[in-house]
This record gives sequence, C-alpha cells and structure tokens, in this order.
Amino acid sequence: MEYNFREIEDKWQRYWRENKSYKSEIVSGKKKYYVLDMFPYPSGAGLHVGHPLGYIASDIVSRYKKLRGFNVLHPMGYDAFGLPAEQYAIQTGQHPKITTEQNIARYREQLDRIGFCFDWSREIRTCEPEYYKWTQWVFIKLFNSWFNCATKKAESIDELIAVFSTKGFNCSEPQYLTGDIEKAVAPFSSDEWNAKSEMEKSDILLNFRLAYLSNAMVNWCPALGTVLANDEVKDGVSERGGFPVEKKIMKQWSLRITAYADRLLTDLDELDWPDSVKEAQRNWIGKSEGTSIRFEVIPNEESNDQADQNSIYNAASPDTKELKDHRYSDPKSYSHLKKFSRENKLNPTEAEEVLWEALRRTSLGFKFRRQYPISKYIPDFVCLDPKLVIEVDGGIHMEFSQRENDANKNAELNFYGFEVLRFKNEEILDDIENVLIVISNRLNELKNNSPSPLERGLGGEASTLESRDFSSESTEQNSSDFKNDSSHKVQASPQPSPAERELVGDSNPRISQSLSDFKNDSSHSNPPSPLERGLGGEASTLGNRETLYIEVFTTRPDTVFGVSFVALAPEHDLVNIITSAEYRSAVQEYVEASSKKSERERQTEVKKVSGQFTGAYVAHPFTGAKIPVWIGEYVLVGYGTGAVMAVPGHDQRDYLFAKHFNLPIQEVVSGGDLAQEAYVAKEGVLVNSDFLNGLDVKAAVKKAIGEIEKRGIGKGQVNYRLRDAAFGRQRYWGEPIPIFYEDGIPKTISETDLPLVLPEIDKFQPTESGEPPLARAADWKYKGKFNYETTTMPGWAGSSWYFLRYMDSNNEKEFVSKEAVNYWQQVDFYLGGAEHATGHLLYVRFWTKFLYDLNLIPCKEPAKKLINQGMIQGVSAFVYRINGSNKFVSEGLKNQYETTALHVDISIAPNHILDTEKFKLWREDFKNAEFILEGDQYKCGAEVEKMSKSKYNVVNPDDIIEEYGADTLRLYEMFLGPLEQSKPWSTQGISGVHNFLRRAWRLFQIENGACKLSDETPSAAELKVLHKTIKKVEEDVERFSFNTTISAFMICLNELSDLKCNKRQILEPFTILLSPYAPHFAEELWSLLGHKESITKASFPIWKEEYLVENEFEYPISINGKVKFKINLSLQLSKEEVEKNVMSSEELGKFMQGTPKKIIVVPGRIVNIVV
RNA sequence: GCCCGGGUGGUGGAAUUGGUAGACACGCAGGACUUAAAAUCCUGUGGCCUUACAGCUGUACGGGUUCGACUCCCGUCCCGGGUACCA
Repeated sequence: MEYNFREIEDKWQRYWRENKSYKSEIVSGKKKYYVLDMFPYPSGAGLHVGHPLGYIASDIVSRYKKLRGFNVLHPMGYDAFGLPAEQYAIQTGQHPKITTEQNIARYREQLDRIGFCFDWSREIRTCEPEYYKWTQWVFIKLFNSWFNCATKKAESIDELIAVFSTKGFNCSEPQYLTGDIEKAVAPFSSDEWNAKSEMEKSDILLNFRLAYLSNAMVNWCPALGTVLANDEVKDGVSERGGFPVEKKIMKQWSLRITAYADRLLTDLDELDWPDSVKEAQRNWIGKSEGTSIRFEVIPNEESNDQADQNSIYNAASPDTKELKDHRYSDPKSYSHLKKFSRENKLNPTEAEEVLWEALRRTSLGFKFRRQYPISKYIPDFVCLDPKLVIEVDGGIHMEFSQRENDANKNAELNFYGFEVLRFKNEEILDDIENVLIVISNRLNELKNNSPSPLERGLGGEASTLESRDFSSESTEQNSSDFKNDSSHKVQASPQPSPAERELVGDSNPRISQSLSDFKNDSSHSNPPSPLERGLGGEASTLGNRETLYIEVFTTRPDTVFGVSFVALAPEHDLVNIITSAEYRSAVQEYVEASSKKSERERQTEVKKVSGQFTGAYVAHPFTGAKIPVWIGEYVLVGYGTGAVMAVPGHDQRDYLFAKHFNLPIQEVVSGGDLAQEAYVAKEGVLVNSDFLNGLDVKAAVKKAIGEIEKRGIGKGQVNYRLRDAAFGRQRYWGEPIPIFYEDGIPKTISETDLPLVLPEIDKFQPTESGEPPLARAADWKYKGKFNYETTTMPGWAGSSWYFLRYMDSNNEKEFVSKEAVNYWQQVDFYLGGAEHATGHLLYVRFWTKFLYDLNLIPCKEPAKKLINQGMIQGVSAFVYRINGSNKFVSEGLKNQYETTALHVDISIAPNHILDTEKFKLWREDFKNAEFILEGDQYKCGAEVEKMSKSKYNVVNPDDIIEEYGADTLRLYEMFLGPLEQSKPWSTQGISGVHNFLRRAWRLFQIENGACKLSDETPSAAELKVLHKTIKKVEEDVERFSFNTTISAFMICLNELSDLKCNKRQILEPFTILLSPYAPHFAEELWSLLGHKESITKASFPIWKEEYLVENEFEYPISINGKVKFKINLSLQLSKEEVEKNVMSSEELGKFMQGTPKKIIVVPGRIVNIVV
C-alpha cells in the first residue's frame, strides 16, 4: 500500500480535533514547558510559506517535550488590532472587525492544514473585549503607579499621594532621583500639597505616573494620521507604509518605560536570547555614563550694550525684542515661560493693573517690563537697568511654605543681579503714590551705586546667598506685612495646560542646586572659581552683567583640556541669548534653515558638516581660556543637555567640524595621529592636561570627575537614549484608553466598568476638525456625562502581556489566575522574528517587570529562551518591457534595448520560463503583448526579495500541501537549513524529503491495513543504528538544530534499509522519534502497528550506551598533518600500544622512512606522525 | 561610521570541545528494470593531473599560533542584519 498523505492527514487532523488531543491543563506536580510563537497579525494575504517556519519548529519542540513527559502549553492567537484593517475600513467603509474576522478564519484554515498541536481552546484575539478588557486593566494599573527610584520598582500612586500630604515632596530624596521629575516638579510641603487644587495635583501626579499625559515631541505621520513610537519609525518614514514622519509637539499619552531602563538593561544578562537581540536592546536603551560640566558664558561687551539700547530705549525690531525678552530666563524653559508670561499679562490682578498704569504714566526715567522671565521665574515687573524687580504679592504668600519659595526666588533674582521689592495688594490699591516713591528712591540709589555681580552675588554679600536658607532680609521684611489678601494672580488666571503650568513652580531645584554649588565654590577661596581664575582681572569691566552657563554632557571628562569649542543644538534656548550682534543674522539664518529641514532631510544629510559661530565665548572651567561657542546640527537638542564640549582631537564628529571650520585640534590623549584623524580610543596617556598629565584614560576620567564635582561645576550623570513610549494613536482600530475627563482632569474609569468597548461609528476617518475617529461617537460618555479619551492604544499594547493571558485565557474574573501563573510561570521557549528586537520584545519585558513589581506574577522576564527564525524570502520573476512599446524581451537580450523591469507572478513563470499565453491573460494591458524570445523561450529575470503580495512572489503553503502533503512541508522547511538563517524559498530538494517519507513507509511493509513486521530480537547492528539516531535526534532538538535531525532520520533510514530491517522493536521507536516532525505520518504508522492510543501519548525512547560502544576504530594515520592511510585498531589499546601498532604497520613504510621526530596519538581520534 | 552575524562543491547545507573537510539532500552523469516512459533501485560526483594506482590542491583573501586550523589570533575584502551625528 502506497503512502497516501491526503487521506492520512485528513484523518488525523479530524481525530485530533474530535479528541481534543492538544488541550492542556494544569497538572500539579507535573513539570511544565511553555512554548510560544509570536502570534500573527492576520493580514488579508493569508499565510505564505515563510510564516509556518517558526510554527513548525515550535510545534516540533512542543511535541518532543510532550514525549519527554512535560506538560506542554502551546497556544496560538491573533494580534488582531492593526493598521491594514483600518486602512481598508477607511477606503471601503467595511468595519475592521469584519475584515479581521475573515482574515482570521482564513489563517485558521491554513494553520489547521499543517497539523500543529496548538491548544485552540486558549485562543485569544487582542481585538475582542474579553481580551482587551485586561489590556485596559493593565493600563489602569500603570496609570495608578509610579516608579520608586530607591526601591527600583513600581509602587502605588496612592502611597505617593499619602506621602505628599504628610511630608510633601523634595526631589533630592533618593526615591525621586530621576532627571525628569527633578526638572518638572518643584518641591512642596505637605501643606502646600493639601492646598493645591485637584487640577494642580493631577498635573503633578502625571509626572510620576507610569502612564501619563504630557506635551511631548512625537513622531507624527500625516499620511497615517497618527503618532508612532520610535521603533515604528525607520529611516524617517513609517515602518508600515513608508510614509514620511515629522516631529511635532502634541499632547500625548506615554508609558514611562525609561523608569525601567536600568532594569531592562541589567536583566538582559541572565536571558538565553540571541546576542543580536540583546545587543540591539542594549544599544536601544543606550546607557552612557559621563558627567555634566557647566561652562560659564563670557559676557560680550559690545553685543550686550547694543542689545540693551535696542530693546529698552529704542523702538526694537521684533527679533531683537524677542531676544531681549529672555536674556535672563532659563533657556530650557523659555518657550513655556513665554506662554505663561503672555497669559499673565492678559490676566493681571487688580493691583498689578494699578501699578502698571502708575508706572507708565509717571516718568520715573526708567523702563519697566511686565511678566518678564528671569531664570525660571516670571516676576511681575522688571527694570533691566538698574536691575530691580517689583513683586506684587497675593494671598498665597501668607503660607509659610510660599514664603520659603519667595525666599528662594529672591535669592535667585539676586543671583542674576536683581534687587527685589515686594508689595502687598493693599499697599498698591490703598496708596499707589507711596509705592511709586519707594520704587523711585530705590532705583536712583541703585543707579548711583551699582556693585558688580561678583561683589553682590558672590563676595561681599554672602548673606544674600544665605538668604536662600529662608531667612533673607526681604522675606522677613515682607512677611511681617502679610495679612489678609485678595486672590493671587496664579489662582486667578485661567488654568493653563499641565505642561505649561508645571514649570511655574515658584522655585527651581536645578538652579538652586547649581547655586549652592557655586556658593560653596566661591565662598571658599580654594580652589579658585572659574570667575576668579579666568576672569578675575576683568572683574571690574564686567559691570552688572548676569552670569550664564552652558551645561554640556560628556562621557570623556578626561579630555576636558582638549576642548576647542562648545557646540549647541540649533534649537538650544541659549542660542538667541548669547549670540553677538555681529553674528545674529547669520545665526538666525542657520537656525531657521535647520528648523525647516524635515527629519528625513536631516538624517540623509548626516555627516555633512554644517555649523555657525555665535560670536559668543565661554570660559574653560579649568584654564579660563576663551572658548568659542558654535551652533551645529550635529548636536541634538533631545539628548543630554543639547550642548557638547567639542574635543576635536578625540571625537570624530568634533574633528570633522574643527577641520571644516579651521578650529584648533589639541591632543590630550597620546596614541593617535591627529593630522590624519581623531584618536577616539579610550586608551593612552593624558598630555597637555594640567593635573591629568601622565594618567591613563581610565584614571583621568575618574580624577576629572572628582575635580569637576569638587569645584561644583558639574556632576557624574547617566544618560539613556531610550525615550518614553508614545502610547496614544489617533486611530479607531485599537483598544480604547480607559480614561475619561472630569473638569479637564484625566481619570481612569472604574475597573468594574471594564471593558470600555470600542464604540460603533459611522466613518473611520478623523473628524473634520482633525480629532481622532472616536470623537465621532457622539453619545459615548462615561456615566452619561464625561468625555472619554479619544485616542486608542498602539498595536503593541495587546502583545505586551498576551503570554500571560494564554495561561488562563477564559478567565472572566482575573487577567490570569494566581494558580495558572504560578504553575506556568513564564515562557520556556519563545520563537519569532528578529524584527521585534527593539519593539515588542522590549515592551513585553517592561510590562512583565511592571506586573512583577505589583506582585501579580512571579517572574520578572517573559521568556527564558528566545530564538529568531530566519525569513524565507521569495524569488521574484521579472519581464522586461521595451520602453514605449508593448514588446517584452527575454532576460538574456534585455541589454540590447531600453527596458523597464516588471514583476510577473511566479505562478505563470514556472522555473522562470514565462508562459506567454497565461501572461497575456494575466492583466488586461498585456493582452496584446509581443515577445522577443531567446531560442523558443521567454526567460524571466530573477531576484531574491521579501515575500510579498505586491511582488507577486508569494508561495502559498496550501499549494505545497496539495502536492506533497503537510508532513513533507514540515520536514522540508526544517531541512532547508538552520532555523535562524534567512533563505530564499525554492522547491528544489523538496522531492528529497518527500522521498524519504515514501521510503520510510515502505520499510513498514503495510499490507491489508497492518504492518507485516517481525517480532524477532534485533541485531546488534540494527540496535546500534536505532540508538545512534535516538541520541542524535535528542541532542539536535535540544539545540534547535532541526535540519541535522532530518538528515539523521535519513541516515537511519538508509542504514536500516541496507540492513533490510523489518523488526518491530526497531521501527516502533523510530516512529516515535519521527512523530514530532511528521505527526500525521507517524500517527498512521503507529495505528497500523496496532496501537489504539495516539502516538502523542507515547514516550520518547531512551538511548543506551551499551548499544553504541565500538570495539574498534579506524584510525586515520596522518604524516605531517595529512591523512595517508587508515588502520583498524581496538579502542581498548593505550596510547603507547596504538603507537606501537602504527609504527609496526606495513603501510607506514610506503609513506615514510627512518625514525619520526614525534608521534601524537589521540585515542579514538587520530594519529599524527611528524617527520 | 559603529555594533552583531556570516563567507565551505553546480545548489541547500554538515563538521557540537583545534583532530579524517564536504555528512544528508538536490542537481548532474552512468547503469539496472521496462517495448518505452514514469516510478524504483545501483554506481559515480570539490578542483587539477592521471587509463589506473597515486599525487597535488582546496573552507573569501594575506599572514600567524599549533604535531594538526573551516574552527584560535592579527590584517584585508565582500555579503546580511541592527543602529546612527546619543557627545
């Protein structure tokens, strides 16, 4: 009876389905093994032969582990939310749910035909409410958690709120030590916290939540109408569709994956994952350890004078006015300050209005500006010359803590050289004339006696700085005046958005920090401050200038003496402030030009050196040398501080920049040839570097950091390249974010109201006003009145935890039961494409760690072992149309004509010979095609490309199954080569594995529905063949080397055939060995062998050493490393005996004479004779 | 540019720890069976030189370590993947 694969495969697929053969359940006490494939997105094109490659491998592992007695979990499902279905919906109006279901049905049909042992009772679809209910649930958990930097784990936001209301918040405490929070949230006391409005609290908490809303720079893809995460953008275009992507600031939900950067990095070490994936994640996280260094800007006489005149006394152009507007403001927050300043101007308090009018009508001889940013503050009224600030204090200043803040603010303003006068509302409203007199007197005093900033801020008036410790003169003086009050302007003004408001905290920790550093520095004369060292002699000429700093981040503090310029990103806020008059127009031009460039342009122009001198200089922190400040596009505003100290001698980009603009290149680390290129290596001895001379790089880095910290001009710092993940999509076909807005405050819906089901809408486009499609759902409101968030989650949301849901996929009460997750733990073997290295695989690790922190699951990593299967590429076929005609020329003759290559469907060009008649019928416009043949054939061109519908090179597994059967397909895909390797699909060779099955079938001698096998005891030779194979198959599957396993089967079959083996005791175990690879085939034989139970219930055979022992070995005898002949010798012989036997052999004489120099004997391996 | 892989017959690939390079399969050639074909089975198959035996050569290229190197080290070239002015 012949091998009839169609009949067999139908029969067993039905049997498995009817008997639920692959249903898995928790069996306590039984060891488990969890095999997971990355679940597919069900695309309209269906499966091609590339898809099953990984599924077949994991199916083999599952079946093998079952035979080895493991309780195997091997589920499958669909990553069913996604863009293609939605794009199709936009075009046709067809609901994406319908498209998705059709595609799933098709996928399922194709998968079933390949004979996988998936437990379909656990199927999940991310787009179904029963599933995404729990995705939303995790989101709520993220929203309600923050990352404690002291314990390094996520904790409940409620606990944080409790801390705030009892102890307040101060960013210097270890649990808050992340750069973002330090920058974004000002310290506050518990009383202040309790006094804050709901909105203020909400805004502050958003800075802590792991899922948060903020104004963030996003990748906006206009063509797709949505934002994308960083990993969804490749080369400046969207990964799906290849549409251009631009940077844009948008209010946006994000997940704080950066909080986990360090854990995601360190835990990689313990994962059995491909090095390439681990390395890709390391690079993506991009940890770099270095130090910040502050460079003091040397005031530019000429430019500042001119600027002063321009803006204060003359009709200033808008540009210079703009410049003047923020010459004292904190550069990083200027744009936010400006907005807030504008808003305050539009909404003055009554007292402010009165004072402003009074100042304007009275000619005091001094010019005042309103709501003028200085550092991170916006004082109410500012006179720039002399420097005086007038503050109108509202009721909020009654609070003790606010007085502290006022003290900080005073100190800060003093630092910039401003005197501060404070008035209460009543003072102004009751007696404005008196107020004006006080102001006028003070101004005149200041005008006549203006001390230098050195004297004021640093030297003589140390007490002013001490006032930072909450006891300044002005504070005391004012505090006694505080009584009742009308509302303060901050409260009176309309609520700005969170991002705007978060900067308006009345104190700025960062500057406070640097100030105290500075104070320490200068109040002790040793070591000398940069000012004293570098600029001491010029102190008198400094006049009443403010001091500005450029902060840079560097990983090479050792090279600090090699700095020859400082480079700012074009978007850096200091650019406008420090640029001298002379260079202003050139700088503006440069900045504008670079801002107009798209992300794409900037990326393609990489390595083109461009830059512009600003005319400004900074002082070297150690030598005091004058260092020019440049702007360069190669400096990125989003990384580090947006400024670099350029060391051309030891950084490639700085080197190119310096060469291009003819800037000095100073060697500070010996070992390279700087005339040729930058010496970037982190080894060598420091030279030209003062106190670092003679040290090696490692020691110099250490010493430099120490010195920098000692002088308070910077501190050790760690930067990550990883950014928080954009989580909202302006799209319909995704999980609704379970958030509603009450009075503008985002709140999560109650867990008991989950799932928040995707509402039905009439159209899937964005609304006319540009809102996401969900805004079309008119009556879609929480509790009938609150608006829901209208963005949806990104494609990777559902896949970030699906491995957990499979453990307990039908649970309506929990996302996964404790029992299930404690039993199945984590994935033991995970198989999928390498393209997910920095996307899915990072997100799923992040979510896993988060759920672990919340004690919801027992493992902190999703998968122990990961393998990436290679891609199976397609071989495309091309025809060559002669330009401007309907003539097609064969591949070999195409060079004689001007042609255009067109893809042609590989089904009408078998073996790349075009079927010209089918080609004419293929598409309407080829109906009248003419051909120029080679010989009597039309030969198509061939090229290996990604298998894709649009390239007409897709091979459907159904066709292969139709012709050869599923078992042949399974064996063949495994036989193609190593699993991880990519390779083009070719059916050359498929007959080899198909033949193997047919020959194996014959070995079983089937007649009349039974195997006619002998029950005799097998021979030693037969046993040896069998046990050798068991051993090999076992070893190979354990190391996922499936191609060599197939060849082991073939060798086994060849040898058994040679032995004419028909012994049941040999062929039964052989059948079991084969069953994971060719399950239908093995089931049928198993049943024909008389077994009533499925072969999946069998046990994997155990190989026995005793059958494998060899008595003899044919030693290859080599002379000078070249094998000359072979001798059979007993393996029992010792080294010496082997040597004796070889030396006395007849054959040796043929190859050598005399005595050998040396004889190497490796027992059981080889003998080498050196002559 | 940087990081990670890889380069072996006509083809896919094997060689697991430095120990017989090319397993297994495809293809090709020859043969058997057959009226013939298909199917099946047998033999051969890296290159060069030879009737043959043998010999020489050979794992991208050039060096090195070693009794012995596809395997380890140094340099060069090429291919694939990741990443990109990340300081």
